[in-house]
Amino acid sequence: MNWLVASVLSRLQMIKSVIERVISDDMAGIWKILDSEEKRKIVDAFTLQNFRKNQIIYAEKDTPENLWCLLKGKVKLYKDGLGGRPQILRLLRPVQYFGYRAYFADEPYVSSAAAFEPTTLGCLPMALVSEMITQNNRLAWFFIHELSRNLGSSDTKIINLTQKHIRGRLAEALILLRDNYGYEDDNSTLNIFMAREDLANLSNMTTSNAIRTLSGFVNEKIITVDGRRIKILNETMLRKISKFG
Amino acid sequence: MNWLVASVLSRLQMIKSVIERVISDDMAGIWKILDSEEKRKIVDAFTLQNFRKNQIIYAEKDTPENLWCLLKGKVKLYKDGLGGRPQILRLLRPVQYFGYRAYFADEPYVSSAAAFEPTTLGCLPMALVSEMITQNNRLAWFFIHELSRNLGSSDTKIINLTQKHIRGRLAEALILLRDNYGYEDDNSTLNIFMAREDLANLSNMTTSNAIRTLSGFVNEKIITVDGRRIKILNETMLRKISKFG
DNA sequence: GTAGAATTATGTTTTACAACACACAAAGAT
DNA sequence: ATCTTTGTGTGTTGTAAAACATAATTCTAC
Repeated sequence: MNWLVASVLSRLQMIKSVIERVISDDMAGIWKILDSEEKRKIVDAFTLQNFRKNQIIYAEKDTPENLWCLLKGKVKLYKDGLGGRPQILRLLRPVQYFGYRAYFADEPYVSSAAAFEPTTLGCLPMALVSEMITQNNRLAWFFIHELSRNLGSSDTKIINLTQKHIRGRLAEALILLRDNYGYEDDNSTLNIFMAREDLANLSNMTTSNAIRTLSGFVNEKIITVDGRRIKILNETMLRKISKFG
Repeated sequence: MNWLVASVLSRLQMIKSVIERVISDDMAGIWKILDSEEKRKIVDAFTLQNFRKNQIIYAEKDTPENLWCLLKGKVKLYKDGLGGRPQILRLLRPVQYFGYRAYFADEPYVSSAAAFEPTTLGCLPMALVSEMITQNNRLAWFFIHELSRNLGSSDTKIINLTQKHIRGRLAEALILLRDNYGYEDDNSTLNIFMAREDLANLSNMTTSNAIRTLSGFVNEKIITVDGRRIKILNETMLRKISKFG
């Protein structure tokens, strides 16, 4: 058996196991109400796709066609502003679904999605998802719930980004990373490594100011920094800064 | 028949006609799939409430319990920021529904709602709405659609408010008012009269700057202003300013 | 009708942040 | 190894918009 066959077989094995995990074990809990006929339909249509670091998954103005399911890696949703200043709107972790909003709104994407690191995605045609929603009320509720939570975050983010000062915005971003990805085993190192530029695009500031403000936090012993590795020493203080300013 | 009886009767008549119009004629089209038994349930639970100018309908951190339906008047959804600087998030016109997001997200309100002018609202317990959603797929789709559109607007607003300069933000606000409420019969006067302060809270700027920038537009013959009456002379230019700046 | 408050208007000062410029280190390519 | 590119760190300058101050005008209440 040559290496190609082996690789294909191992890949098929991987696909099979992943799909089984996603559809059957169903970590987000949205498929469990489907009967086995429906489940077969989904497993048939479900495809796996890998993305390289920084590869674009979809772009603003594209027509939405698929529901994406983040299985491994990290994904950012962002929107390009004037003069090419992108704003990161949302960061995703496994297992989260995305790409469906624009389809439901019946409009082109208003934001773009890109892989943050090597990433594996599941992909399901929205037409099929629509069909399933119409058949299964629990699925409808899943999306109502998700959309509602995202809308709340988005409204809150508006205040954070427009009214807080630089330190408050950066603190807010660090807290978001902490809440979204958590700590490593040492219970203090953020489980995501971002460029200063991404940190800036998350907090609505220039890269220089992200660097400067981060250094400020280091001087105040609120965090330590080792390259892109950020350790949070004083989470309470960080939340205080985020809250008041 | 004395005036009190007459007033009560006329009010009952008004209530009956409004409810009939809302539930049966169903301007937003969300109740039409209900059978008559279901419709009766809704008409029974549906109550009318009047609000004075500036009266608060619900406030941030309240527990959401009702679906509100704006029948007459105007309503603003806003969020108080630091130092009491409110940001207007959304403006509503008849017939639009609101107040449901937080209930669906299973969290307290993150924004407040207040009447902009004397306003009549319909009110329906969310528990009942939930029940109806579970029974009627079209109703589920209605909310999925609404939430999706609102989330898109909210994400877009983030860029507008954070990246555009003052003139661009104010122009954007005027365009929003135009698209939301339209013109009067003269085809140029905005069909909403806002205080400069509200205009400022819509565009993320201080009241002084709203006044100043508005004067600027007047000097440039883009608009005319007569108290709170705003006439748009050059909508094309306004859209251009909104887009690039 | 007058007092008082709220809203609108405009000028002046202050400041937070972007823009720019440059130095240096790390990572990839040749 | 050397060159190039990409990311990081820091000082300097410029400016958009907030903050503050103070009239003038328009609403509201009694």
